Amino acid sequence: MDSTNLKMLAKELNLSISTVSKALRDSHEIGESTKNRVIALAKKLNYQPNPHASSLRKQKSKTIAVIIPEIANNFFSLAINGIESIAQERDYHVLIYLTHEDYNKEVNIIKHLQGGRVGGVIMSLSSDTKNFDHLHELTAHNIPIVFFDRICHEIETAKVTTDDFQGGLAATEHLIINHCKNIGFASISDTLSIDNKRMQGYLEALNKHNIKPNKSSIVKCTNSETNNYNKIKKILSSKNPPDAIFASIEKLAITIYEVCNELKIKIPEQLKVICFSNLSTAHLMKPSLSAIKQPAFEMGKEAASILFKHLDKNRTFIPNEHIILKSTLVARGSTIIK
Amino acid sequence: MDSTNLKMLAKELNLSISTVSKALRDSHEIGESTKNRVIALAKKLNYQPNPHASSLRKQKSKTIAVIIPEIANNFFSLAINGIESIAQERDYHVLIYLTHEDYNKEVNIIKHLQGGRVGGVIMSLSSDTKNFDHLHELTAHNIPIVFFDRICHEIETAKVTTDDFQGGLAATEHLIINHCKNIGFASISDTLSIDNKRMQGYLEALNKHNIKPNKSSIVKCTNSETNNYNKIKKILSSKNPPDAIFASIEKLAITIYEVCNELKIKIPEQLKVICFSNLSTAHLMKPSLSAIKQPAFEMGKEAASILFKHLDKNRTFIPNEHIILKSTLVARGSTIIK
DNA sequence: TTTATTTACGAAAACGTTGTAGTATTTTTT
DNA sequence: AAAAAATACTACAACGTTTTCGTAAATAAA
Repeated sequence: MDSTNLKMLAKELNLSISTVSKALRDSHEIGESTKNRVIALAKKLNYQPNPHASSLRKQKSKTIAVIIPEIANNFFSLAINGIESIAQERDYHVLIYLTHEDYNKEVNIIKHLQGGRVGGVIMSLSSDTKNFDHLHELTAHNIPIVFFDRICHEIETAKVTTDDFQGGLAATEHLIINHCKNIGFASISDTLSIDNKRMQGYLEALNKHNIKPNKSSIVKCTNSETNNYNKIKKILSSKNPPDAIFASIEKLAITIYEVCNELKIKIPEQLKVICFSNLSTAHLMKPSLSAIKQPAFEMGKEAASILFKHLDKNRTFIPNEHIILKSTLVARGSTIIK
Repeated sequence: MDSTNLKMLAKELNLSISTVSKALRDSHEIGESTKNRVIALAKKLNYQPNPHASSLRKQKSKTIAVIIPEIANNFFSLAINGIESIAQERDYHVLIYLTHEDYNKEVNIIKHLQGGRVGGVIMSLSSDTKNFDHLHELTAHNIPIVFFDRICHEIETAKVTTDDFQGGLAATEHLIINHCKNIGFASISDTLSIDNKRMQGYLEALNKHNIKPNKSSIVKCTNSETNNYNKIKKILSSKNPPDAIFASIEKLAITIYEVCNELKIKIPEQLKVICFSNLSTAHLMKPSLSAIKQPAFEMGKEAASILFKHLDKNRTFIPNEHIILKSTLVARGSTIIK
């Protein structure tokens, strides 16, 4: 069974294709009675317009791409949830692409999208993206990008983040208040602005409380889990280990927990841990994980709303705008000795 | 800047559109030197074929839809990961739709897809889907569906699951071996076959060990978290509470943990807990969570491979086939008293 | 040499939709 | 009553591909 199209409806109703098309789109050019006839038959035959024909003709597609580093991660899956909720409301479709933190994959995906498959893109940068030519090229093709969380400052467009500096500052001050003297920072990337901002917050907190930052307490992590594990293990088994670590992302906190399990380091007694996280089981961990919780769902919704607003108005250029949502510090067992 | 198309390439090269098209698709009808000229210019001008035009003309779209109940859930996000990995390899695009366990949303999504936006669908049923007309209709429109995990037996097609019966049996036997006498089961749906299979495994284990099943130890949960919380709280605070619960899905185990925290019930001493789960932090919970771990990533890969294989061959009908992957029991602190 | 066959291209018709530019009617205005 | 305007439709050309069919020229077979 081939799906019904305008031609079939038109023939059945003894009308022209254009009349049927217009009737279905509720054009004022078509009389009430005809409209009703058309709509009735369309419903009866379960007519669904061919999206490819429509996209081709209108030169836009009610489809967006979401490009993220990974999906098995609560922050990103919640963000997608937010994006999808708005998309479903506004009748947009959502394509998913994963970069797995790989710059080359990111470039490839973006290149593919230049053909016009989507009207716009919502993305979070891969951690090893240092060059932004591919993004410039995409916007030059009139495909707007809205960034969330891992944003790119180089591109003039809308960006949605949380107050990462404040978050880093709050997390670190929380550790200071809880009597930590040698606070470490675990980063994931040199280039990612969220990571930088969080570190700046961390440094500012130390500075504010007259603590001299200790270069050797900053762990530069990568995408390699085993690598990270070893780096963290090394620093935690050094002569002068930190008494707290603020991790830029959840995954690193998990690794810290694992290393502590191996080294029999007690959290929070010997080491306090806090990180940016949206883990739904944070409160059930041993010990429960103190975290800066980002409004991931809302960030997704916000990014999607901005993009759809522009797409609906056929604006392919989105002016600079930085939406900063508030994250909240949830203090739990990993930083507080009961 | 409008993106380059065949017409522009043709004009620039003094060739016809068809020649350019054929050259780019490496047709034998075109001479080597012309091919090279075309390919060179295409690369130079960063030509990307318009996917809508191509899909319209070819009547197929190298795009699939993935329909799942939710995404903020390790099982599903890992499955998507698997699907996406194969899709990226084979140059397919992946649309995501979330039903949020809502039958009406599921129907709506499926109806939308009848227009031919996608070549095929990979899906996991919503927990309250009892009627399958919408799915029959979609396949009648020549859009194949491959099911994974929450499959629909009514539709003749390929299905990918784990050995849910075996899993339920193994989980329950594990509890029996660990001296549980009154084992409860927490289900999510009457209709979902995975839930039924898991419960059958549970009942079979009881039967095998001559334990009389206790109707009141079976908690029928729903999509309402507070509802589930109250039901579980009620059963755990009854006169004769179960000494173990096997939860059909991860989310219910989380709720059980939370109820136990409130009621000060000690896991595993007073209550042992095991569930189907892919939680990445299961080993870091308090207590660490015993689980039947499904190969979610592989399930996604498998489902995608089957679908793409058929789409590539223009086969819109997929014969019945049931791929059953093995899940593994990981015994941890929630069922074992150290 | 004549006739087949191959090679290398081009013209044109789809795919299903949308939007512009008509054209008969009917209705309103003057 | 004539002119203007509104109503309700249709024809047709796009949108950018792909593919079938056609056709010259070059090569091979007879």
